[in-house]
Amino acid sequence: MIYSEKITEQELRRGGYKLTPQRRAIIGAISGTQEHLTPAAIYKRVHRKHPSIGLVTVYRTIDILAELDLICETHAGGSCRSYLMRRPSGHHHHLICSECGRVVDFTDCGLEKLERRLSKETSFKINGHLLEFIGQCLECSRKQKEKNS
Amino acid sequence: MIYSEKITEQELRRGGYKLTPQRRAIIGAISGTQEHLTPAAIYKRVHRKHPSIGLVTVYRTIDILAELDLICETHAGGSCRSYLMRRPSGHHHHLICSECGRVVDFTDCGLEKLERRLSKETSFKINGHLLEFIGQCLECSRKQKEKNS
DNA sequence: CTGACTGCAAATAGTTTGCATGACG
DNA sequence: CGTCATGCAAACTATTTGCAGTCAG
Repeated sequence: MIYSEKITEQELRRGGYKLTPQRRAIIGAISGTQEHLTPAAIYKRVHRKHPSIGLVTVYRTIDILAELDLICETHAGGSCRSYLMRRPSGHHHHLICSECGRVVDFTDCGLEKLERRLSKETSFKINGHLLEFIGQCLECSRKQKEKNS
Repeated sequence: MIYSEKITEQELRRGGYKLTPQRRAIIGAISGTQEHLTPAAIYKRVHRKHPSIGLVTVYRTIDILAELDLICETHAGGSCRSYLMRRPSGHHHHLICSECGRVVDFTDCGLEKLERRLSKETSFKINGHLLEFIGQCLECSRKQKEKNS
């Protein structure tokens, strides 16, 4: 079991939710990959090992995990309901491979200065930002090159 | 007629599409606000003045405008199918008011350095980024203060 | 004129809800 | 044991598609 999986289960209980085998399985499925997964993709993964778990439970569990901030969404990857296990670090952003969906985190976005400037210029009270980079990971850009040659 | 509206209509024709009254109306509706609009919201606006225009046409027109890059999506504002007229400037980002949906553009995000660093560190070939700031505009943050006092 | 465009209705996809049963704590 | 969670089916929302009539160029 990887770090974030254990933490996630603890947090779930701390949030007042029960730790059922279904929820374990769903957390496991999300933790078990570096990719971002849509509800349907999570269901598919969970379903392989536990055919009795329904899509509805996946949706409900996602809602809870999102509410507790234990998963985070990605937007750049096409679907707007794609989720990742939240990494133990706090503020962070994603670098997403458009081919395989793999996600790499990074924390230091250095946007504070820009944020202050924008706030001053526009009189907006800025609460946060959404930042994602999109590209191809080494493996996928290699594969692409082979295909084109 | 505002600048972007005229340009948009020209580009539509340049793209090989016909300029119908329905498309004009839809372009007008999106141009006529600083907010980002969902398909349903666009439909509602269009429908007030032109009750005969159907939701389907709104969807189809959005698809075309998006294909030609004449509108852009926002993500931070809740729905992932919210659109804005594309401003004449090229590369740009949005600062979105979470209360009223108003959008302000800015162009210089200064992310090139971060992009290069990430690319080096992760071996990703980076193609682009998604950046949005979320906050409250002056007007809305004033309103909020009044309510709380 | 003619192919592209529109509106309608129907199909499809994605997500949520109500309810009886089951199981965590 | 009580309550919260699950699975099913059905409801609902959002989006897409097929088709016959219409219109911009």
